[in-house]
Amino acid sequence: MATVPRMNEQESAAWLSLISLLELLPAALDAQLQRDARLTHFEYVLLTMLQRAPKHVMRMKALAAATSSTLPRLSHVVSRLEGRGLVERYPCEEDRRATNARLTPEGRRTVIRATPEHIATVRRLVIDVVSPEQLDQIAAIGDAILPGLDPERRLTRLFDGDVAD
Amino acid sequence: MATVPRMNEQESAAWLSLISLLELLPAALDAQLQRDARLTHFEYVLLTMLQRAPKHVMRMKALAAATSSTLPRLSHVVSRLEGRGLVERYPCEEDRRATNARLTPEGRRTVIRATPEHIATVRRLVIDVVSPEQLDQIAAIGDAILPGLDPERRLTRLFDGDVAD
DNA sequence: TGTTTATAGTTGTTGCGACAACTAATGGAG
DNA sequence: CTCCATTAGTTGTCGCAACAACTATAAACA
Repeated sequence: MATVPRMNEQESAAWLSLISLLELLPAALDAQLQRDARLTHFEYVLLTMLQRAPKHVMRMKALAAATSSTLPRLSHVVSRLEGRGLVERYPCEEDRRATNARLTPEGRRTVIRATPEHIATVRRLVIDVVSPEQLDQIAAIGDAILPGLDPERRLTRLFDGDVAD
Repeated sequence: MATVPRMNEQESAAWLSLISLLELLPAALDAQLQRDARLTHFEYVLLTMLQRAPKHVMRMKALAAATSSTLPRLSHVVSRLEGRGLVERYPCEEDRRATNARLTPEGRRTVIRATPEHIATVRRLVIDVVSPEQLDQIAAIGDAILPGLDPERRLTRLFDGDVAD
């Protein structure tokens, strides 16, 4: 490996900001959702994806892609949500290897009830404290970094309509 | 609670970028450090803080602040690192409630050996894929968001010289 | 000085995520 | 048609983080 130059002031400042955000923001989001809806942030995103999908159904595979997670992780999380009656699983007709995950009415109520307070938190912690220009900058920075983190391009096709059933 | 307006396109795009980064970047950093040095990102940051401190010693309290963590978490992590011979603990003389954590020579070797590959990864994943202007933007965005996440201002005084012993 | 309150740290329990191993069904290649 | 590789998903184990409960020392106060 060739020698890697140390970071300069500008780079260090940016990197420190970024890892601090990485450490603190997820904790803040999880804390609010846990308190108000007994959900992790990941569970909230998962339920939201199902809520937006046609008929509130997605294949596990598509749901894993949409939430940028692995199938093992998703399977465990869905098992827990199923135990709480928020999601139900049933085998997919067209491909009998596949499983569909569907939001139950109770699950819909949960996500609908949790959303306002969550959005308020996101606004309070992030959106309201940065300028509109900075919002665009965040999106652009994400567009620059994410492709390199996401070799299989899972997140990037979130809304390209790969739905199940 | 007053009604919270839904997010517009601009806000959603920024928010999606941000939570995607929050999900994927830590995993990528942990994976590299785990593979090359059997360290979590948190452990690497911790060792680096000790490495930079005078005499490679800090009080647990100061180390918790510097790594933006809680004392319980830190205590567990230091216990593990101590078991691997990378850190040692000893009671603080001036305040017998306190404990000092000191980097061992082996710990110093570990962090020194891990750093080049880690910096290379940070460059490859983040620094090299954004523009210099975007680096400044990241720092500015962090400055805007972090104070609201960090009520006790732990991170912000990382280098204000609150060292131990 | 004796009592209370605050500070510093450790430990135990619980829950989630990562990884590996496994089952089951599909799609090709011969 | 059969065999094999691939795909979809589940399950078990292990490691780490969060939270609560606890100990011990120091500081505040009366």
